This record gives sequence, C-alpha cells and structure tokens, in this order.
Amino acid sequence: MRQLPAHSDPSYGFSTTPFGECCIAFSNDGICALTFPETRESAYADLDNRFPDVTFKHNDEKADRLVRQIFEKGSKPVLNIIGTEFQLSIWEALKRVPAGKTTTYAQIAETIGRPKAVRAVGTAIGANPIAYLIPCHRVIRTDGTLGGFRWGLDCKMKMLAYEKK
DNA sequence: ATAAAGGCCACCC
DNA sequence: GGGTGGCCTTTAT
Repeated sequence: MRQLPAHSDPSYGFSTTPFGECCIAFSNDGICALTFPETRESAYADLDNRFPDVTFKHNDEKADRLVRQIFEKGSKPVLNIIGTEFQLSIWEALKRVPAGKTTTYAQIAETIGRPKAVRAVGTAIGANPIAYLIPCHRVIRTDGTLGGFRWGLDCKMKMLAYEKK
C-alpha cells in the first residue's frame, strides 16, 4: 500500500463546518484525512494511527482556508487517498454517487464487481479517511435504514438533510 | 498463520 | 422488533 511521503510537508488543523468541528490533514499532494472527532485528542490519535510514520505540522490557518473552500464555495480540492486496492475501488465508487442521492452497501459491492463482499464493503466504507469529500454518508442499508456511521448517526443524518433539496 | 472483528444481508421467528 | 449463519477484508495476536 502506498504511503504518505514525509517530505511532502504534511500538516493538519481544525476548523468549523456545518456539521461541527473537523480535523483536516493535508500535504503538497492533497488532502489525506478529514474527520469529525469528539475531541482533539481523538483526532490526534486517529491521525497517528493511520499515518504512524508521519509527523504533521499544526496549521489551523491553512486548514481553515481549505474548509471554507469546501463548505462555502463547494469546490472539490485534490485528494490524496491512501488505502488498499480493495478500499480504493470502493472509495472511488463512492465519489460517483451524486449529492442528494443515496446508494446501498450491496449496490457498491455490485459496482466494484464483488457482489458477495457486502460485509467487507461496509468495513471498508467505515475506514474512509476523508469524510464528506468521499461521501460515505450517502450509503444506507438495503432495507432503507441508515446503517452505521463512524462519527454518529446524527452526523450522517445532518449531512443527508443538508444535501437533500 | 490464525483468530476476531466489523457502518451487511437474507432468512427465520 | 430480534436472532442466526454466511460472506469477505483487515488488523491484531
């Protein structure tokens, strides 16, 4: 699996979104993480766990600039997505789900040509490193119920309502 | 190498 | 509504 190069000026910072405070991590290669942690400590832990060999510089100013671009201007910044082949195929499929629409875990499994891997699809979606920009909140269960969400079903509902017209 | 844990689903009650 | 068995990947022993 590809790693985040240490020479690419990895940084992170906190900022405010319509869904609460987020932690965003980025480097010269693009955004590598966007999370909605309960506490800052858990945000650090999350980053450290995902990129054990990388030390990030604190830069709230740049973080804030990025967050404004995303949530105020609606632009789609460059992403630097790091994961296994299986995960990448799923996260790419997620990016093709338009805002305001939902899909199901089973449909994603179908899309990537692994119709039986539904359970694994759920796990991989849960491991999505870049919340919102990789729209894991648009995936619900086949029976129409919400399914799970890493940062709480509340947050998932807010995101869906926000996109629903 | 192997076990255990998942943001699931279909099927039963 | 709740419980079981099967499915597949990832992570931690």
